[in-house]
Amino acid sequence: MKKLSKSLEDYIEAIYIASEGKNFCRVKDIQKVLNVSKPSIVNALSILKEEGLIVQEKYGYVSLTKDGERKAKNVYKKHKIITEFVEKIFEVENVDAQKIACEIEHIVDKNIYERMEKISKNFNERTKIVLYGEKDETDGSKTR
Amino acid sequence: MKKLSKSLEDYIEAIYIASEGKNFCRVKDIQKVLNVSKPSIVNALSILKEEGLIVQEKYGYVSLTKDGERKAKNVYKKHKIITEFVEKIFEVENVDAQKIACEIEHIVDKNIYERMEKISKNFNERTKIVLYGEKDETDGSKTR
DNA sequence: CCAAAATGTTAGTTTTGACTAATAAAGTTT
DNA sequence: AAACTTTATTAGTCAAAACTAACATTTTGG
Repeated sequence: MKKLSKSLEDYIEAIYIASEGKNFCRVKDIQKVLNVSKPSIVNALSILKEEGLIVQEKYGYVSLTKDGERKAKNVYKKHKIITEFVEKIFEVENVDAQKIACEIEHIVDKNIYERMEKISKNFNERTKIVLYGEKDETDGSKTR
Repeated sequence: MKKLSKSLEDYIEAIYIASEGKNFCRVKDIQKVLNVSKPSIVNALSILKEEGLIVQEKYGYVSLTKDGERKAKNVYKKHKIITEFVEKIFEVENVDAQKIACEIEHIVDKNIYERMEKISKNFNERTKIVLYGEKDETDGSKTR
């Protein structure tokens, strides 16, 4: 139940993504998702094994344990929520929002990303107008 | 003109804060702002000296050069903008917003924090209502 | 003015997370 | 099944950023 480091969170998230559809993946699949060398991955895997978050036989497939999957889903969910929030609120490309989400996902707590989720859900054209203070016919008030 | 690491950005920002009012500060003042050991600070200072961002004589005062002050102000400005944004948008205490800002300030680019600034400027009660999708009398539309 | 307190520096470690080069195992092809 | 290709691992390095303990300098108070 120990808290993972940022980098290990990235790895477990990558394993989850690389396993999409199946319930296992290979080191090289992880490599495609993250952009790091294989030895770096092997090293991270050894820690995740110790923590009981993945299983892997030597030269074999990597798969998440129950615990590992729970953590991975958690991180991944945050990632998606943050990406959507950043995309909508700041009007940036998905690729850029992804990059920002990758970093922020290790920082914000539950309260914050649940609020991001709510905001994203309610987001529409008018939100944008209100946010950036452009003229809004439905309202008489001014920001002064 | 080299890009500083996150940690060095924190140090230079701390120097700026610790020098408030004066144009110099001491190692122990920096220590009050950041929460790190003196040797860590000394080490960071040695790098900032190499980069020409501060000057300090042995056992003497630390002060920012023109370049250093420019960078420091930049980081500090980002910090303030992000803090305000987080406080308002997510309705969190200033202390918590500060913590988040400390981390995000090293991540987001100019485009993003300028947008944060705009949003903060325009922020009012109605923004909050629109953001979180509560009932808004002035509007007939629904988020579906 | 000199001893104690406050402040700053040096030296040496530690941890984390990355890398390259070399090696080993597994899989594929003919 | 031997040779070749792909994939994974090991071993050894490196850099950033922190720490503690020991030492050096400056400041201050009796």
